[in-house]
Amino acid sequence: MRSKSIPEILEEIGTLLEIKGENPFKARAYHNAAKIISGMDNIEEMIDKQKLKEIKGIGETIASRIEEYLEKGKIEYLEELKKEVPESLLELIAVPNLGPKKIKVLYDELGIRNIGELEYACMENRLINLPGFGQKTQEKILKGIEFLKKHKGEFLFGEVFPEAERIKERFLERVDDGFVEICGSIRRRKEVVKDIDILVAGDDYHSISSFFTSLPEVDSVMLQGDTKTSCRLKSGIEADLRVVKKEAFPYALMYFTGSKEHNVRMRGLSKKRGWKLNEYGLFEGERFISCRSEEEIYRMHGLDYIPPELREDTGEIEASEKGSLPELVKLSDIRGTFHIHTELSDGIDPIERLAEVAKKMGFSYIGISDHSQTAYYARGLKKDAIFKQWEIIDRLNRKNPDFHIFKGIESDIHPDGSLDYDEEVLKGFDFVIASIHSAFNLKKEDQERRIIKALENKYTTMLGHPTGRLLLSRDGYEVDMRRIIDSAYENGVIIELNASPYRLDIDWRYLKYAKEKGVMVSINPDAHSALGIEDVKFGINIARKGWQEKRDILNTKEKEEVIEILRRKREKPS
DNA sequence: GCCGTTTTCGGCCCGACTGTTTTCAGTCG
Repeated sequence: MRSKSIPEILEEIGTLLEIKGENPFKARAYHNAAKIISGMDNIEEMIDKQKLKEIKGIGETIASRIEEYLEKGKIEYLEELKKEVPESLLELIAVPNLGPKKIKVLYDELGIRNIGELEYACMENRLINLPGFGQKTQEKILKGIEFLKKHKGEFLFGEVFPEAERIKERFLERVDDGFVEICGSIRRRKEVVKDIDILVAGDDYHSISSFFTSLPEVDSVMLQGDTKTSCRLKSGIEADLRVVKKEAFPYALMYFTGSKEHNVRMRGLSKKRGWKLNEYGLFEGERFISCRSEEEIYRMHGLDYIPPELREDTGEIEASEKGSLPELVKLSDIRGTFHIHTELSDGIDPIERLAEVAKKMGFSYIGISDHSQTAYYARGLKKDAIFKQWEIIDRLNRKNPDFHIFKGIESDIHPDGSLDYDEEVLKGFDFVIASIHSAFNLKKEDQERRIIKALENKYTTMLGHPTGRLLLSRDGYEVDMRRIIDSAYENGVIIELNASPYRLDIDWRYLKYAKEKGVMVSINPDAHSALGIEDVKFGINIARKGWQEKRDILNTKEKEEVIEILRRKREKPS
């Protein structure tokens, strides 16, 4: 039985090779293969060695390693490697400022094998006399360990974004509009980010840099060079400022937005044309090729403009070359939303208020879905409460014909895959969101069977938070999400993109597959208050990362069409 | 270890910053 995924195992080999001091390109080949495979959704189908080898970046050797792993659950080469380089050293890579070379020295000279031993050695001052080390390095490493322990280096997008925007606003007080931008993973709208990258164009680097370090959000200055300044903010996240000349801004914007993989591809395209692309410009020999925007840079390379959300090297460059990039869904496309809890279960606002706020946001419908009876921790609704809620909704709908409230429920999926009410109740809803809130740790096959059975239930309209993950705190269920998506397609079930910044679930990495399959997606805030409805905007980010277009999303459709779609689903003979 | 419109060997993205050095290695993005 395999315990780790193929990309994980390849990463492991790559990092161990780095620490061992092997040919760095060999190590990179493993890292690269890991990256390629983790971006593929059909690797299980490719296990035939011939097919594996057809994947660019996977050759004879790595293909046979993967085969061996799938067959025997282990790889002899990795086992041998672990004899030379202890597996536990892998965790040291996570310490900031500590890379493979220093890890090797620490292991060879001091026998340090894990973070605990490293911390202890720092406190005993044992690092300062090692070659290439010193007082400052030791302090940095110790600080890095502390930080790692506190944050594990990752932050929710939803927590970081407002602060990043605030800092951008502050810069706009003294820099021209269009010459300050938040870059990096925030601009790419990743669900979890590691730092805030700020790019500013201007001539007076030193005054811009000291403006940055004196911002009230800044806690301490970590490094200050001639073009780059790094600070730790009071919120705990690191913020990096880069200052470039105005003519370099578009190139720097592209460069610092990343992703790294996307940049590598772009540079490759440049190189093919005999150019060089970096953060300072596009060059033919010494000659600077002037572009005034990212659009122009892409155009110079024969590409359509690639929105930042797509820059993950998951096919966007190829699509751009062919002119087949998706027209990504926008917040303004949204007409309404589902999955909203009321005061009857664990929400805080009454239906009237939720409807009022949604209407103010420009929506023309909402779907109410409180927890079902089994969810006692969330005051799940008993039959009588449901009937009472329906009366309220009917009354509001009669009173306000312009705005429609759909009657729904977020039904627990029992461990056996059944839903929470009998048919009599289920058929009275306009929509049913089926979600897992218990028994997270079933065996993979059982969990899959459970979810698929729920999808086969003719009353199930949507699958709620499909992976079940909580960002930075809980992994998703052990399931093959492709099989779940397949089943959703077969049963005409809509997949929820839960827009809560703590979930952002389904993961955008599966959305492209859902799109290919033709599974409709609904961007739902899982709101527990009127304010929570605004979380839809986080879902839009993720939908865009998952290549979703307006037509792929249920709640971009007008009220009448949604009524029709839900009616058809309910009346579909099973 | 992988790849090939420079194609079976030789290169693999590249620049900034820091700390430990006395000209550069390691790390990061």
